Amino acid sequence: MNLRELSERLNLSQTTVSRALNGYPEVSEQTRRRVTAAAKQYNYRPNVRAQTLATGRSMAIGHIIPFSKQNEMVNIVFADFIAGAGEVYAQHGYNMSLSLVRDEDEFSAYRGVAEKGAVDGIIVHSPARDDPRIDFLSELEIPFLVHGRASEVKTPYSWLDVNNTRAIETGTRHLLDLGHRRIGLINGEERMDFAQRRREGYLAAVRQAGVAPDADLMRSNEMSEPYGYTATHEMLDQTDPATAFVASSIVSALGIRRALQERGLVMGQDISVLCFDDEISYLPNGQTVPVFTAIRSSVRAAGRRCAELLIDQIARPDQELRTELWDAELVIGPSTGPCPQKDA
Amino acid sequence: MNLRELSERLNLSQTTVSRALNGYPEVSEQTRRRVTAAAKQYNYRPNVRAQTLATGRSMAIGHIIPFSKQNEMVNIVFADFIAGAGEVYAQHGYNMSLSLVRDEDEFSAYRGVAEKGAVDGIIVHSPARDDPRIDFLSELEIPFLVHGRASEVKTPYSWLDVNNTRAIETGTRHLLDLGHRRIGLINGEERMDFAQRRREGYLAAVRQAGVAPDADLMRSNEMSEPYGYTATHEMLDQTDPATAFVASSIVSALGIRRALQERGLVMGQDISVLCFDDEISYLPNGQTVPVFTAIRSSVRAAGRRCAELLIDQIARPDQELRTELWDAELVIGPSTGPCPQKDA
DNA sequence: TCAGCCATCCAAAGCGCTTTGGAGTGATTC
DNA sequence: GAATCACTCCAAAGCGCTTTGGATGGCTGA
Repeated sequence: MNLRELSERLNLSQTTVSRALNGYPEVSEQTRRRVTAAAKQYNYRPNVRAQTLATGRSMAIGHIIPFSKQNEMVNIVFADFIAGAGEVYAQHGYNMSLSLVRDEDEFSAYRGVAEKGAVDGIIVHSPARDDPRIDFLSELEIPFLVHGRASEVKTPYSWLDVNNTRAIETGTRHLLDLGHRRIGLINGEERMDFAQRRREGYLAAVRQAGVAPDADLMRSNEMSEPYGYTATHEMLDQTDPATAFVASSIVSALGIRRALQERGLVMGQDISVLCFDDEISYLPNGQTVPVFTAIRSSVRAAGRRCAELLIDQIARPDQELRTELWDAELVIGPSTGPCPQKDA
Repeated sequence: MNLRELSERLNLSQTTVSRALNGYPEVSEQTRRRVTAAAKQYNYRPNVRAQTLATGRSMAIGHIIPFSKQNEMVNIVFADFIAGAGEVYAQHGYNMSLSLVRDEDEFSAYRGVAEKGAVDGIIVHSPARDDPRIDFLSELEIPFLVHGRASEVKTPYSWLDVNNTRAIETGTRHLLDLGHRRIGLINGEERMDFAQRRREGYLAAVRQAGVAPDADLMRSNEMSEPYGYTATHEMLDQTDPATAFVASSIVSALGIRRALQERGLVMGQDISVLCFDDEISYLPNGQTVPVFTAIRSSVRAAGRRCAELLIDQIARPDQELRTELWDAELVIGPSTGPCPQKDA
């Protein structure tokens, strides 16, 4: 059943039927009722493809995810972001279009998806410090919003980010205040902007406390559980071992915990652990009481907000670009405590 | 730049240009080269919306995810499935269209998405035992494939599933062989088919060993970390406590580990833990050596295969329905060991 | 030389919807 | 009684592509 058939059965024009169904005022209440009733009866659904062609809007938001063997972007954190964004899309009648593309194809994918109307807007994930995608999308003149920032990109663009520098600075200072001087940083991949910023926050806090940064105490990698595990062992095997850790993700913090357990060390007593907590739904940081001392900011909420901002940008393209900087919150849990005295 | 403009510049008809670009034989090599060169020069991209309307194919696969407060489907395991499926979609030029819909809207969402051509096929996630979506989609006559099965649905349909019953039966038997008699089951939500089957596998093994099932040793819930944690404490606080656990997910197994650690119990000595391992990329079960004894089957590989099967089904709709049953593999790790003697 | 035949190319008809620019009808106003 | 107006409705023109059913012209073979 398509519009033509429906209008024929109703002895009305396609115009009127279309208007009746789309809530235009140029149609009497009576006919509107007749039309909606018939649409329901014959189970009429407008063809989405035709609709998008006619309106010029596709009612879809694109997420383009690069994938390769080394670098996995469809991860736990991403899933929660997607869930948040998806909720908002649903409320506004949008769909989410995910395309995984090989690294080398990413640009042509943006072209393909963006330039000719498969989507109305794009969300850019995990920007690098000097991410070329941003300039590229700007030139395509499609609405887009970056989750995170790219510090070295000069073109203005819309973004939503957590104040990563301040977050990790606060967390690190908390450990310094507890007397720790050998603090291991188990960071994400530092080609990502957020990881760079976190590193800066760590360094700022450490330096401010008069501690010389030690390259042996800083790791950068994909934030998996085994990574946290291995890094912990390594940093505890050093001649001047770490007494505390700052982890960029709760996932690697789980690895830290495993390593400590293996060594018979008690978290919060022998070794302190602090992590960034994205409030992942399946891996909450405890229920009522936190398990890890953490700096937390919900990535799901970020997903929701990004979706809102982008949808607004699509609706009102003449407005200014949207930017939002969120502060993360420090939550004290039992995983951190005073630095044990060396000669005790 | 659209097709008309491009053809005008070339002094060719739209037909010829279209055919040249789409590789049809009715066009000379010379003009084809001219056309492709011009397309590149003017940066021409066909409008996807128009293309899909004209061809009737949307080159997209739909994933409809119900969401509600209680029941979270965009989870870690799902993310890995998506990643696998997405890879295959990319190879075949398909896109993935995710829609999160409120539980109560799910059917109308299927209608909306499926009936009028927004997608060429659908993947159904986490089917319940008697899942109404399957009959519903069958009537819509759109290609679809179920990841998992719905035991009580009689209509034939395509699916790919892991042999959950056998997997958990094998795992439970392994624990029984080690002398365990009080085995706690930390299962997923049993309205899901896979969880039901796993329960059956557990019960079969236990009964076969002459052990009476105990309702106090069986839990069913969303497979989060705190759930595993809480369930473990509860089952260890019973008068006749568990000596071993079977967990439906590595995520809840992490919660078990945390609870055991808190109690000063050593995994694999005092208490044995076995879990189902979906081989989630960020939460691998160890690196070279497994951490948990596990029954494992890659959900990412399942995603890839589901995508392949569905794409094939779309391409050759006259073929039989596709079904595939995978066996999971038992991997022995240090988390299981002989049941400690009661009176030792 | 001419019919027949490829090899190329084209005009035009969709695909199913939205939207522009009226047209018709009674009711209202002066 | 003519002019105006509000209210309904409609025909037809897109949106940008694919695809059907020719048209054209050069070339072959008898």
